[in-house]
Amino acid sequence: MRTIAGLNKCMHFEVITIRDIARELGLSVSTVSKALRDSHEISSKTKLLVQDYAREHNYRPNPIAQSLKQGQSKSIGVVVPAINNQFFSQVIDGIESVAYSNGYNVIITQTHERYDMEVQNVEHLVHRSIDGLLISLCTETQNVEHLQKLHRQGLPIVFFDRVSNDIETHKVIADNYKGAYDATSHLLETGYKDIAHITSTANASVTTERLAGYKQALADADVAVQNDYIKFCPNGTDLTAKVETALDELLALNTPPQALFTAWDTITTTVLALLHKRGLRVPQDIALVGFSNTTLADILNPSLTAVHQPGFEMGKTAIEMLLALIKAKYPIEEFETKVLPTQLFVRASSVKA
Amino acid sequence: MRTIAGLNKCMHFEVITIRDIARELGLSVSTVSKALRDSHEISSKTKLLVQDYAREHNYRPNPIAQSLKQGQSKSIGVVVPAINNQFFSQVIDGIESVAYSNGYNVIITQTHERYDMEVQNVEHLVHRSIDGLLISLCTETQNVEHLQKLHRQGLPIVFFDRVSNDIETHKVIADNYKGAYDATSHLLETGYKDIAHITSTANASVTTERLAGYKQALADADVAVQNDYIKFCPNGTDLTAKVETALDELLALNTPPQALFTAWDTITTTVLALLHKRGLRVPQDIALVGFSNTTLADILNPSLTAVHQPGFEMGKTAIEMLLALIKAKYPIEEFETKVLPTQLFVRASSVKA
DNA sequence: TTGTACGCGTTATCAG
DNA sequence: CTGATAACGCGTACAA
Repeated sequence: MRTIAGLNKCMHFEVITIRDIARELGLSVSTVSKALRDSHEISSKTKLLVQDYAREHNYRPNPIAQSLKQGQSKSIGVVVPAINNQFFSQVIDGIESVAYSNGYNVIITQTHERYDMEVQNVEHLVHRSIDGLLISLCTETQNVEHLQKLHRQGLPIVFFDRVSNDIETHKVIADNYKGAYDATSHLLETGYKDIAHITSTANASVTTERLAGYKQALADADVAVQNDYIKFCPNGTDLTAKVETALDELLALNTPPQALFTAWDTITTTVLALLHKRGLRVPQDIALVGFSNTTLADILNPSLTAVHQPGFEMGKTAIEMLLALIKAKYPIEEFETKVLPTQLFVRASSVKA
Repeated sequence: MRTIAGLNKCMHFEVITIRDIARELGLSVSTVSKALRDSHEISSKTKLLVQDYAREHNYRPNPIAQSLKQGQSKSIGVVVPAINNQFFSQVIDGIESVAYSNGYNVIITQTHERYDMEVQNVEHLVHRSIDGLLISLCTETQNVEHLQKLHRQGLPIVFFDRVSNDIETHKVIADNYKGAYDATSHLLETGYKDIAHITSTANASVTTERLAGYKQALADADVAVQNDYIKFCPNGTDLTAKVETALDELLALNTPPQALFTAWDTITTTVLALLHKRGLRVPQDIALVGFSNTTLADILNPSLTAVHQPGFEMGKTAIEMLLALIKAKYPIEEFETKVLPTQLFVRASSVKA
């Protein structure tokens, strides 16, 4: 009889250990342990006896003791920029779905797009002895030393969405290049040529790939890339202000863009809100296609043609890869980067007026 | 030298235990342990020796071993309806801020407004031996037996926002009554009399309190309460459809409301989106005041007068209460329900056209 | 001031 | 088939 963590020591409570069962049934601890684990070297009647007793008194093996013994915590750490972001929420849902069914615990932390928070969170998680790490880098992150050290030490790490090229491990990303290519092509096909590109920080894998897709689509349509049509608005607390400035600058150009391609979820939402605030209608006044997983933005502007990232799928894939790494006894030599397809939801109303 | 959880067993890695230090320094384990804990019964030079060595080799006490020894996991469970909800995100931020600085870990789980998920999550968390539980009930929850059992057993529980009257423990809520009263009064003072009330499930503490505030405000202004102005749209996956129906019904009334008071964050957002979709302008076509912590809704419709709940504060308060419960050795007799003030953000444009 | 011995709850090994 | 023993890493009476 023990007092489990979190249960007031002073209260009598039937939290029983394997020892209690042994004593009560006149068996040895190891016999009980084996019986509970359904070992072949235990007679079926003893098993039944033990298992029945355990069920009666709803015995629960102490996970902490198990962890100590087995050298693993059965919990994995997740680091995301922000949980109040539909995309990351979806990823987390995906992670949870697989984790729980595999007996794993998920510890979620947020960086709020701050590098120092990222370092601190990773530190904290590792200190808490997680079995593996799932991480999407924050926009501020320039180098990944804090992760390289751990990776060299053998901590299983899987990157998702915002990945690093400086660490060789499993990664899951969306097909950013194609997503951006499709979005831009759609605008071009609809008849727009002056298409601005609003994106986040320049030094993110996601940005690079989407920018490339945008440029290639223009090139394939023989439209010249105009550098003053490309605006970088790094995610963060002051995103709205940055986007506002970007819009001002774009609209003040000699040939202001007739269409916008917003390359990040948060930016799409912000742009949508700001256009609405300024009384600019989409697509009558200005066309808009953007990456977005935000249902609200969707409901809000049924004319938004959106590039949708497979959040749930990404979460599932990421943790599946991680669990594979964890189960692998020897260091993996070959790492994989899975690319999941994006989906372009075209709305009729995004056709040129 | 041990291989820590999550680090590949096969890789040599300098994760050292208290034992390694002892061996290396020619001391006993307990001396090292005491030295690290800065015990007074250890000479300062030995302490320094040990502590230096520990720092050099960046020794980390194994939290799992500590947990097992001390009978507490230093982690607390959080159950929320959904993390992709600005309000709950803010609460979580508040929780994290206090938890981390107190050496506690936070395990977040979501119910997605489903009762069975709530039961399962709580089960899972307790099984993971958390030291305490922070929970906001989901809309489906009618009875709280799953929590009562644990509470009787002495598990420290603190409710926030969506609380239960059937369990005596610490609780933190917003001043729902006053928030609703203020919102309704604002509309009345602005000149509206026909004010509809769209809210979530009837059997939630939050709903009851806000409904009471709404009714009292009407009563104080000598306006009769009209039951067909009150619509219940329980949160869930099909919320949008329910709200759509509610709006249809309201607008089809003989005297359709000129103003709406939406009593839940999600409902405010949904209504806003649906009005926008229907081309109804706020407040020119219909006035709207609602509970909302959603920045997007805010940016999106600068004319939205919103009742803001103190999410961050609520999270902080909740976990502070929980930590107090955890630290208390003996069962608490007196429980407290903290009520945090809401704030009404009035926008000039919400004045009657 | 330092070291020894034990216990937390579980599992694995080996002996009976 | 069952049971004793050791071990996971740490902390703490108690003994030296």
